[in-house]
Amino acid sequence: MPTAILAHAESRPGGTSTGKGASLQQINISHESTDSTPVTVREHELVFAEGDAAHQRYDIVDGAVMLFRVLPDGRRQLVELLGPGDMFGLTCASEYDCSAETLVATRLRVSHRLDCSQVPAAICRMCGQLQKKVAELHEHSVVLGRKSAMEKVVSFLLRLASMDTGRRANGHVRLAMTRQEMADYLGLTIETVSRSLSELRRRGLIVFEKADWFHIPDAEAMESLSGDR
Amino acid sequence: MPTAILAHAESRPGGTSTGKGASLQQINISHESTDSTPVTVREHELVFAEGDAAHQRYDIVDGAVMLFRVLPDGRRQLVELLGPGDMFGLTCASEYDCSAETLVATRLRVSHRLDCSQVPAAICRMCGQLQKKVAELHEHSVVLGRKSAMEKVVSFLLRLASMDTGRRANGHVRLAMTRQEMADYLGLTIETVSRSLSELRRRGLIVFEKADWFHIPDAEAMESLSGDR
DNA sequence: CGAAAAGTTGATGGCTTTCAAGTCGTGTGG
DNA sequence: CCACACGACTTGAAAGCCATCAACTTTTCG
Repeated sequence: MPTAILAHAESRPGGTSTGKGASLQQINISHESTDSTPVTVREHELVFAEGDAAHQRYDIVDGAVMLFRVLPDGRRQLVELLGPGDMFGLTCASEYDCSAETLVATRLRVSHRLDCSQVPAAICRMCGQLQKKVAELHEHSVVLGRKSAMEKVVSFLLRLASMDTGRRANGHVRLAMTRQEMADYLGLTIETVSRSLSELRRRGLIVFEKADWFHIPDAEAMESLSGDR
Repeated sequence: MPTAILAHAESRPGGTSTGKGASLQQINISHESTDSTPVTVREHELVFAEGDAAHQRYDIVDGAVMLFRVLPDGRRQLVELLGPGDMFGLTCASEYDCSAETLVATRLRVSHRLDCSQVPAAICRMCGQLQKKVAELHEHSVVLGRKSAMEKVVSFLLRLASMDTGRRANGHVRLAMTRQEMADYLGLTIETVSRSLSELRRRGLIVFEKADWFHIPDAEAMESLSGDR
């Protein structure tokens, strides 16, 4: 596993993102760690990168931070804007799902992840649910903000398919939504959704049986249309 | 305070939303309440509406639920799609920030909101942060999915202004982001952001001093351009 | 002062929406 | 059983909004 910075530098070469002076900051912060004296981070420095091991949580004392994700072709979507009193890096996953960069000089309090072992299970479960929601909403922000109509529809169908995977052994997926609902989820019109589905059907990338059941013969091909590869 | 159903029926007359057979379900659920026997809700029924008092949390046993928000002119944005094992209605606010409707027949376990009084403060604070994030991401989904470029920019400036309110007595707000960052937040290009700002400046709706400080002379007028009125 | 970055403005094109007919599918009633 | 009606979906044509491409201006900073 490369360090945060290297991982970032390698994986997003063409990114619209930060670019410039790299981001040595993170390592420093990592080892300074868990007391309550704030760390100061200069303007436009990376705090952590998407994919980094999620060892810390951060508390903004003052300043401002943006969280963002970048698609492989460089399209970037900011998913959160944070200020004093806000926390970030709260994830139940082992890696951060997005990158964090300061907008202005910022003081951060760094702490270890909480472990839920002595917390009532109900609370713990709720936190997990909330963290999952946040991650999914980040993902959805990228879809809404930065993907084309076809990419949106493809991403949606792949998500449905992966949700159903495990439940249904064969790859047949129930599309239990009207076109209007799909459109309202993806920020499109009903006609655009319909046209996208028709084209996918024409190209053999999805196959419908019984109107609201479909399957994906070639997941590779679909993924190449999702904007995520 | 009207009941959930009435509130919904009144407040969103032109909505693209559910429309049809109304949503008596909610009241029933409300009073059946907090045991562990699941309640069954038929397809396309409203569980609760945006603005309803947030007394319950819901656990999906099986089925599927969508959470959505509707702008005053009827534009709708689905903000979450949920399935078995997912929870919803988790908010720290007193009212739900979006409506919940079943996609298919669904069994729900209903429970009261947890109170945080006997939970460690650190955990409680984290839950609060996560709930706030979820609410903000819902709001941002509406912006990304359903608003025009001008509405996006106006909504963003109003949000900045309201964040800074309290900190700065005069209405002067720091715009500590580049055009590229604003564009990447709003799902636009740098040129479109620039054009929108120029038009707002031309129309006297925002006034810049010192390049990254501005103020809003007429908040009413701005709000009427945000899509939220 | 000069160069580079950030921002603005104009012209053009394309993707998605809008408007308008269609077709399909399902449930009802003759 | 079939005709009909209604809603959901599909398809086409045209318009509009925003992205793209291309200068140009302003600001920043060495």
